[in-house]
Amino acid sequence: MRAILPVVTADRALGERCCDPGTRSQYSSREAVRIADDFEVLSHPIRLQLLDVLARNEGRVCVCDLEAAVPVKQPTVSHHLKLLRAAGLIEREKVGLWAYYRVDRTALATLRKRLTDTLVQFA
Amino acid sequence: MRAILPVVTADRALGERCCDPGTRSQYSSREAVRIADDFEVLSHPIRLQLLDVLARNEGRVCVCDLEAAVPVKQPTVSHHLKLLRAAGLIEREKVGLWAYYRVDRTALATLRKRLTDTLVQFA
DNA sequence: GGACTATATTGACAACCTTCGATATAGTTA
DNA sequence: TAACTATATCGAAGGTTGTCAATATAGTCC
Repeated sequence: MRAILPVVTADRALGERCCDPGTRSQYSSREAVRIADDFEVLSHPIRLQLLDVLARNEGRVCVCDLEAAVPVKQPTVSHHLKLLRAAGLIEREKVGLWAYYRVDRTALATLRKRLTDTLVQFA
Repeated sequence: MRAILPVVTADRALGERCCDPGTRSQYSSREAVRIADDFEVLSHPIRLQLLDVLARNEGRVCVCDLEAAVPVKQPTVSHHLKLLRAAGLIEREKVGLWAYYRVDRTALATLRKRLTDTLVQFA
Protein backbone atom coordinates (compact mmCIF):
# COMPACT_ATOMS: atom_id res chain seq x y z
CA MET A 1 0.00 0.00 0.00
CA ARG A 2 2.64 2.50 -0.92
CA ALA A 3 1.65 5.97 -2.03
CA ILE A 4 2.92 6.46 -5.52
CA LEU A 5 0.86 9.49 -6.32
CA PRO A 6 2.14 12.86 -5.18
CA VAL A 7 1.69 13.17 -1.46
CA VAL A 8 -0.12 16.23 -0.14
CA THR A 9 2.46 18.51 -1.64
CA ALA A 10 0.62 21.64 -0.83
CA ASP A 11 -0.53 22.72 -4.29
CA ARG A 12 2.95 23.62 -5.31
CA ALA A 13 5.80 21.79 -6.91
CA LEU A 14 9.37 21.76 -5.78
CA GLY A 15 11.37 24.69 -6.98
CA GLU A 16 8.32 26.57 -8.13
CA ARG A 17 8.61 30.07 -6.79
CA CYS A 18 6.09 30.21 -4.02
CA CYS A 19 6.10 33.74 -2.74
CA ASP A 20 2.97 35.79 -3.36
CA PRO A 21 3.92 39.40 -3.70
CA GLY A 22 0.57 39.96 -1.99
CA THR A 23 1.96 38.54 1.19
CA ARG A 24 3.54 41.72 2.52
CA SER A 25 3.14 43.28 5.91
CA GLN A 26 0.93 46.35 6.24
CA TYR A 27 3.68 47.75 8.47
CA SER A 28 6.67 49.50 7.01
CA SER A 29 9.91 48.79 8.81
CA ARG A 30 9.67 52.23 10.35
CA GLU A 31 6.16 51.66 11.64
CA ALA A 32 7.11 48.25 12.97
CA VAL A 33 10.01 49.76 14.89
CA ARG A 34 7.72 52.36 16.37
CA ILE A 35 5.24 49.80 17.65
CA ALA A 36 8.03 47.57 18.89
CA ASP A 37 9.36 50.50 20.91
CA ASP A 38 5.97 50.82 22.57
CA PHE A 39 6.18 47.24 23.74
CA GLU A 40 9.87 47.49 24.55
CA VAL A 41 9.52 50.03 27.33
CA LEU A 42 7.08 47.72 29.09
CA SER A 43 9.17 44.61 28.61
CA HIS A 44 11.30 44.91 31.73
CA PRO A 45 10.21 43.68 35.17
CA ILE A 46 11.74 46.58 37.08
CA ARG A 47 9.98 49.12 34.89
CA LEU A 48 6.67 47.31 35.40
CA GLN A 49 7.15 47.34 39.16
CA LEU A 50 8.02 51.03 39.12
CA LEU A 51 4.94 51.84 37.07
CA ASP A 52 2.84 49.77 39.44
CA VAL A 53 4.10 51.58 42.53
CA LEU A 54 3.61 54.96 40.87
CA ALA A 55 0.13 54.02 39.69
CA ARG A 56 -1.06 53.08 43.15
CA ASN A 57 0.43 56.14 44.85
CA GLU A 58 -1.04 59.29 43.47
CA GLY A 59 1.81 61.82 43.04
CA ARG A 60 4.46 62.22 45.70
CA VAL A 61 6.61 59.15 45.19
CA CYS A 62 10.28 59.97 45.61
CA VAL A 63 13.18 57.98 44.29
CA CYS A 64 14.07 56.60 47.69
CA ASP A 65 10.57 55.15 47.95
CA LEU A 66 10.96 53.56 44.55
CA GLU A 67 14.39 52.30 45.42
CA ALA A 68 12.91 50.50 48.40
CA ALA A 69 10.25 48.90 46.21
CA VAL A 70 12.49 47.11 43.70
CA PRO A 71 15.50 44.82 43.99
CA VAL A 72 18.09 47.01 42.25
CA LYS A 73 20.35 49.83 43.39
CA GLN A 74 19.72 53.55 43.10
CA PRO A 75 21.60 54.26 39.84
CA THR A 76 19.62 51.49 38.18
CA VAL A 77 16.35 52.91 39.47
CA SER A 78 17.31 56.31 38.05
CA HIS A 79 18.17 54.65 34.75
CA HIS A 80 14.78 52.98 34.40
CA LEU A 81 12.96 56.11 35.50
CA LYS A 82 14.77 57.96 32.76
CA LEU A 83 13.60 55.45 30.16
CA LEU A 84 10.01 55.64 31.38
CA ARG A 85 10.21 59.41 31.28
CA ALA A 86 11.71 59.42 27.80
CA ALA A 87 8.77 57.30 26.71
CA GLY A 88 6.44 59.91 28.18
CA LEU A 89 4.82 57.52 30.63
CA ILE A 90 5.84 59.29 33.82
CA GLU A 91 6.57 62.84 34.94
CA ARG A 92 8.96 64.31 37.45
CA GLU A 93 8.60 67.21 39.83
CA LYS A 94 11.69 68.37 41.64
CA VAL A 95 11.25 69.80 45.12
CA GLY A 96 14.47 70.82 46.75
CA LEU A 97 16.67 67.82 46.93
CA TRP A 98 13.91 65.38 46.19
CA ALA A 99 12.39 64.22 42.94
CA TYR A 100 8.78 63.16 42.93
CA TYR A 101 7.52 60.97 40.14
CA ARG A 102 4.00 60.30 39.01
CA VAL A 103 2.41 58.33 36.19
CA ASP A 104 0.96 60.19 33.25
CA ARG A 105 -2.35 58.38 33.12
CA THR A 106 -3.34 60.02 29.88
CA ALA A 107 -0.17 58.88 28.16
CA LEU A 108 -0.63 55.39 29.53
CA ALA A 109 -4.21 55.26 28.30
CA THR A 110 -3.07 56.36 24.85
CA LEU A 111 -0.36 53.73 24.82
CA ARG A 112 -2.83 51.09 25.92
CA LYS A 113 -5.12 52.00 23.06
CA ARG A 114 -2.31 51.80 20.52
CA LEU A 115 -1.15 48.41 21.77
CA THR A 116 -4.66 47.02 22.02
CA ASP A 117 -5.46 48.17 18.50
CA THR A 118 -2.31 46.46 17.26
CA LEU A 119 -3.16 43.19 18.98
CA VAL A 120 -6.77 43.29 17.86
CA GLN A 121 -5.58 43.20 14.29
CA PHE A 122 -3.62 40.05 14.96
CA ALA A 123 -6.36 38.10 16.68
CA MET B 1 13.90 88.87 50.48
CA ARG B 2 15.68 85.63 51.24
CA ALA B 3 13.66 82.68 52.32
CA ILE B 4 14.76 81.78 55.78
CA LEU B 5 11.93 79.47 56.60
CA PRO B 6 12.10 75.96 55.20
CA VAL B 7 11.24 76.06 51.54
CA VAL B 8 8.59 73.67 50.27
CA THR B 9 10.58 70.77 51.56
CA ALA B 10 7.89 68.28 50.83
CA ASP B 11 6.75 67.53 54.37
CA ARG B 12 9.97 65.81 55.18
CA ALA B 13 13.27 66.90 56.60
CA LEU B 14 16.68 66.04 55.27
CA GLY B 15 17.99 62.72 56.44
CA GLU B 16 14.61 61.66 57.73
CA ARG B 17 13.91 58.23 56.39
CA CYS B 18 11.28 58.76 53.76
CA CYS B 19 10.29 55.37 52.47
CA ASP B 20 6.83 54.16 53.38
CA PRO B 21 6.92 50.39 53.73
CA GLY B 22 3.43 50.70 52.22
CA THR B 23 4.94 51.74 48.92
CA ARG B 24 5.59 48.26 47.55
CA SER B 25 4.64 46.83 44.21
CA GLN B 26 1.73 44.43 44.02
CA TYR B 27 3.89 42.38 41.68
CA SER B 28 6.44 39.93 43.00
CA SER B 29 9.65 39.83 41.01
CA ARG B 30 8.49 36.56 39.53
CA GLU B 31 5.15 37.98 38.40
CA ALA B 32 6.85 41.05 36.99
CA VAL B 33 9.18 38.87 34.94
CA ARG B 34 6.23 36.91 33.62
CA ILE B 35 4.40 40.02 32.44
CA ALA B 36 7.59 41.49 31.02
CA ASP B 37 8.04 38.33 28.97
CA ASP B 38 4.59 38.87 27.49
CA PHE B 39 5.61 42.31 26.26
CA GLU B 40 9.07 41.14 25.26
CA VAL B 41 7.96 38.77 22.54
CA LEU B 42 6.08 41.64 20.88
CA SER B 43 8.93 44.11 21.23
CA HIS B 44 10.76 43.36 17.98
CA PRO B 45 9.81 44.86 14.61
CA ILE B 46 10.47 41.69 12.64
CA ARG B 47 8.25 39.64 14.92
CA LEU B 48 5.48 42.23 14.59
CA GLN B 49 5.73 42.12 10.82
CA LEU B 50 5.66 38.33 10.81
CA LEU B 51 2.58 38.28 13.03
CA ASP B 52 0.95 40.83 10.78
CA VAL B 53 1.55 38.81 7.63
CA LEU B 54 0.33 35.65 9.31
CA ALA B 55 -2.74 37.41 10.69
CA ARG B 56 -3.84 38.64 7.28
CA ASN B 57 -3.26 35.34 5.52
CA GLU B 58 -5.37 32.62 7.00
CA GLY B 59 -3.25 29.48 7.29
CA ARG B 60 -0.90 28.45 4.50
CA VAL B 61 1.95 30.88 4.86
CA CYS B 62 5.25 29.20 4.22
CA VAL B 63 8.64 30.38 5.35
CA CYS B 64 9.66 31.54 1.90
CA ASP B 65 6.62 33.83 1.84
CA LEU B 66 7.57 35.23 5.21
CA GLU B 67 11.16 35.62 4.15
CA ALA B 68 10.01 37.78 1.26
CA ALA B 69 7.96 39.96 3.59
CA VAL B 70 10.70 41.07 5.98
CA PRO B 71 14.18 42.57 5.53
CA VAL B 72 16.22 39.77 7.11
CA LYS B 73 17.64 36.49 5.84
CA GLN B 74 16.11 33.08 6.14
CA PRO B 75 17.93 31.89 9.30
CA THR B 76 16.81 35.02 11.08
CA VAL B 77 13.23 34.46 9.99
CA SER B 78 13.39 30.91 11.36
CA HIS B 79 14.83 32.27 14.58
CA HIS B 80 11.98 34.71 15.16
CA LEU B 81 9.38 32.13 14.16
CA LYS B 82 10.84 29.85 16.79
CA LEU B 83 10.45 32.53 19.45
CA LEU B 84 6.87 33.26 18.43
CA ARG B 85 6.13 29.55 18.52
CA ALA B 86 7.78 29.13 21.92
CA ALA B 87 5.51 31.93 23.16
CA GLY B 88 2.52 29.98 21.84
CA LEU B 89 1.42 32.73 19.48
CA ILE B 90 1.79 30.80 16.22
CA GLU B 91 1.57 27.21 15.09
CA ARG B 92 3.39 25.23 12.44
CA GLU B 93 2.17 22.55 10.09
CA LYS B 94 4.76 20.67 8.11
CA VAL B 95 3.77 19.44 4.65
CA GLY B 96 6.55 17.67 2.86
CA LEU B 97 9.42 20.04 2.52
CA TRP B 98 7.37 23.09 3.42
CA ALA B 99 6.41 24.54 6.76
CA TYR B 100 3.17 26.45 6.97
CA TYR B 101 2.66 28.84 9.82
CA ARG B 102 -0.53 30.36 11.17
CA VAL B 103 -1.41 32.61 14.08
CA ASP B 104 -3.12 31.11 17.08
CA ARG B 105 -5.87 33.69 17.41
CA THR B 106 -7.06 32.30 20.71
CA ALA B 107 -3.61 32.60 22.24
CA LEU B 108 -3.28 36.12 20.89
CA ALA B 109 -6.65 37.13 22.32
CA THR B 110 -5.62 35.74 25.70
CA LEU B 111 -2.35 37.62 25.57
CA ARG B 112 -4.15 40.80 24.59
CA LYS B 113 -6.44 40.47 27.58
CA ARG B 114 -3.53 39.95 29.97
CA LEU B 115 -1.64 42.95 28.63
CA THR B 116 -4.69 45.18 28.56
CA ASP B 117 -5.57 44.25 32.13
CA THR B 118 -2.04 45.12 33.18
CA LEU B 119 -2.15 48.51 31.49
CA VAL B 120 -5.62 49.31 32.80
CA GLN B 121 -4.24 49.07 36.31
CA PHE B 122 -1.60 51.65 35.50
CA ALA B 123 -3.86 54.24 33.92
C1' DG C 1 20.52 6.00 -6.36
C1' DG C 2 21.90 11.25 -7.10
C1' DA C 3 20.79 16.05 -7.71
C1' DC C 4 18.00 19.25 -5.87
C1' DT C 5 14.98 21.99 -2.51
C1' DA C 6 12.88 24.14 1.91
C1' DT C 7 13.64 24.85 6.48
C1' DA C 8 16.22 24.38 10.93
C1' DT C 9 20.34 24.61 13.54
C1' DT C 10 25.03 25.89 14.68
C1' DG C 11 28.58 29.00 15.71
C1' DA C 12 30.63 33.33 15.50
C1' DC C 13 30.45 38.22 15.76
C1' DA C 14 28.59 42.67 16.75
C1' DA C 15 25.40 45.50 18.99
C1' DC C 16 22.76 46.44 22.70
C1' DC C 17 21.06 46.30 27.62
C1' DT C 18 21.42 45.98 32.50
C1' DT C 19 23.81 46.69 36.49
C1' DC C 20 26.68 48.92 39.83
C1' DG C 21 30.63 51.56 42.02
C1' DA C 22 32.33 55.89 41.75
C1' DT C 23 31.57 60.44 41.06
C1' DA C 24 29.09 64.75 39.91
C1' DT C 25 25.45 67.94 40.84
C1' DA C 26 22.72 70.60 43.42
C1' DG C 27 20.18 71.52 47.44
C1' DT C 28 20.02 71.68 52.92
C1' DT C 29 21.45 72.54 57.49
C1' DA C 30 24.10 74.61 60.90
C1' DT D 1 31.57 78.58 55.20
C1' DA D 2 31.72 73.01 55.76
C1' DA D 3 29.42 68.73 56.32
C1' DC D 4 25.74 66.33 54.71
C1' DT D 5 21.88 64.49 51.63
C1' DA D 6 19.07 62.97 47.40
C1' DT D 7 19.34 62.09 42.80
C1' DA D 8 21.67 61.91 38.22
C1' DT D 9 25.38 60.64 35.30
C1' DC D 10 29.58 58.22 33.88
C1' DG D 11 32.18 54.28 32.72
C1' DA D 12 33.19 49.59 32.83
C1' DA D 13 31.90 44.68 33.19
C1' DG D 14 28.93 40.98 32.08
C1' DG D 15 24.99 39.18 29.88
C1' DT D 16 21.64 38.82 26.31
C1' DT D 17 19.94 39.36 21.58
C1' DG D 18 20.01 39.77 16.61
C1' DT D 19 22.16 38.57 12.50
C1' DC D 20 24.17 35.75 8.93
C1' DA D 21 27.26 32.25 6.46
C1' DA D 22 27.80 27.66 6.66
C1' DT D 23 26.00 23.38 7.46
C1' DA D 24 22.60 19.82 8.75
C1' DT D 25 18.24 17.64 8.04
C1' DA D 26 14.76 15.78 5.62
C1' DG D 27 11.85 15.65 1.86
C1' DT D 28 11.10 15.63 -3.66
C1' DC D 29 12.01 14.48 -8.37
C1' DC D 30 13.93 11.84 -12.02
